[in-house]
Amino acid sequence: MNIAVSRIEGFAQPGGTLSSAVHKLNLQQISNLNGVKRRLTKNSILLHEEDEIKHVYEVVSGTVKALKFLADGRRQIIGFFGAGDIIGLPLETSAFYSIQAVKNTVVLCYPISQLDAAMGHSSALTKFIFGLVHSELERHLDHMISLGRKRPKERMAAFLLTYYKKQLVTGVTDMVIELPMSRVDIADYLGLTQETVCRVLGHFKRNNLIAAKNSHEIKILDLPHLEYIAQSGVLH
Amino acid sequence: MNIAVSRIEGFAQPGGTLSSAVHKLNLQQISNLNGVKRRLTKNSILLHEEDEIKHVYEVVSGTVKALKFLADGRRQIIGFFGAGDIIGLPLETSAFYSIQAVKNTVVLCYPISQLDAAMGHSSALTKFIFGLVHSELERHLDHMISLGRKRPKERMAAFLLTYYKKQLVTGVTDMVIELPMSRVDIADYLGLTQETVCRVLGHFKRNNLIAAKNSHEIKILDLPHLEYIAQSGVLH
DNA sequence: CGCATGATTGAAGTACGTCAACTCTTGTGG
DNA sequence: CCACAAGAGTTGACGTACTTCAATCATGCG
Repeated sequence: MNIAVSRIEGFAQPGGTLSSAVHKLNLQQISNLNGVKRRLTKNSILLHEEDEIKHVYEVVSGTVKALKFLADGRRQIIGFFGAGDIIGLPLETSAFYSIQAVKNTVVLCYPISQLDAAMGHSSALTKFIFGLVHSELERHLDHMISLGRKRPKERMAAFLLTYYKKQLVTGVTDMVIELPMSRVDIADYLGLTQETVCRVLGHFKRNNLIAAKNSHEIKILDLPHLEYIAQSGVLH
Repeated sequence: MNIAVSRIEGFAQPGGTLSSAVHKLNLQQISNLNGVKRRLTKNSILLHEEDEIKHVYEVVSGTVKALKFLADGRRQIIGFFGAGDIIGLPLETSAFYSIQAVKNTVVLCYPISQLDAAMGHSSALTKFIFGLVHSELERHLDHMISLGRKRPKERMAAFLLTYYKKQLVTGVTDMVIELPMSRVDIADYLGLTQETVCRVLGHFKRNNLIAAKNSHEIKILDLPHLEYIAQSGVLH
C-alpha cells in the first residue's frame, strides 16, 4: 500500500468542509511508535518511484512533493505535504511515485512492519489510517476534476483556497498564505506551464483578488470571489 | 469511506503489470455475505454525489461509471466499472461522486454495516479491502498524470490498452475490446471533447493501429505501437 | 419507417503553450 | 559589503493543438 494523506481533522470528515475542531492527533501518539527523525535538504529525494516501500512518513517541518514522471521528463505532481501530513500506508508494495523535498524538511520515519503490527492490535489506529485514506482519496478526486475539466484560473483559485483552508484548520486566521514551492512545481501540480501560472496570478493581482508580498507569500484579498472562480469558473 | 476499485488480481499487485494468474475472488466468497441483487437500466443513477453511503456494490454484469460534476454541468468521469469490479468501501460517509449505469447493469449490494462487522472478524477480508484500495489508488495516479500531462493520443492509447489488459486478465486473448460507453463518456473520462476522441480514433484507424467493427468494438492491430504512444507519446 | 440519439467530419476560433527576452532574487566568493 | 553568477519569476510575441460551432452521416429503437 502506498498512499499519501493530508492531515485529517476528525475521522471520516465528509466533503471538503472545514472541521470545527482541530484534532491534534499524530501518528506518534496514536500508534505508540517512535518515528526516526530524518532531515532532508531542498530537492533531495526521499523515495524513488521504483523503490520498495519500507516506511510511512510524517512531515514535522518543511514540505515535500509526491510526483510521477513520464519517459520524456514531463512531471505530474500528485500532492504537496507539509507539517503534520502523513505519507504512505502500512501495506508493503513498491512505490507509486517519488517523494522529493520542496525545501529543507524534517520527517519522522515509521517502519511499515511496526505499523502493520500495531494496526493488528489497535482498531483506533486502523480507523485512523482509514480516515487518512479517505481524505487522500477525496483529494485525488478533486484533483482529477481540476486537471480534466477546470480552466487555469479555476485550478489556480482552487489551489490557493486549499492552502488557505489548510491553515485555517490549524487555527491561523491570517489571509496570507505561504506557497513554499516554485512556480514550476505549481504548474506541474495543476497541469499547466509556469508561464500560465504566472499570468493567472498576475491576473488575480490586477483584479485585486490577491496581493503578493513576494513570490511565495500571497495575501487573499477577495475570498468570496476566489471561491466563486474555483467552483464555477464563470468569471474571467 | 467511499472509493471505487477495479477487480484485483492477487493482493497488492504492484504496478500496472499483468497478473499471471486470475484470482477468482469476489466479495460474496471472501466476506460470506449475501449481496442483494439490483438491476439498473441504462443511465439510471445508483448513487448521487450527496447521498449517504450505505452499500458497497459489486458489478455482476454491465458497466457503471463514477462521475463528478461542476456547477455548470461539466463532468469528469472518475472510472468505469464492469463485471467483477467493486465500488465503495466499508466506512460510513457521504459519497464523493455519483454512480450511473452506462448500460443495463446488475449489481450486488452489500450493506456497509455488515461488511464493517465482517472486517472485524476476518483479517483476510480486511486485506482484500486494502488490496482493492491499493489498486484504485494506483489507477487514480495514472489517471492524474494522463489528465495533467498527456496529450490526447497518449491518453486514448492508454485508455484502449487498459481495456485490453483488463480482459487479458480474465483470460480473453482476443484483440477485440468492447467499449460499452459513449464517445462523450470517453471524452469526459479523458478530459477531452467527443470530437477530439473521434479524431484520435480516426487517426489510429488510418494508421492501422486499430480497426472498428462498430463504434463500440475496437480491434487492436498494432499493440506495441499503441503501447509506445501510451507511454512516451513521441509519435503523432 | 421515421425520428432521436450518437458518431463523424470539416471549418474557424482561441486559449494555452512555446520561445525568447528581460527582471528580480538569492547565494557565493572576493 | 559589494560583484557577480545562477536560478527563479515575469512578461511579450507568436504559433498551434485543441475546442467550438456546425453540418452530415450512422445507428437504433419505437
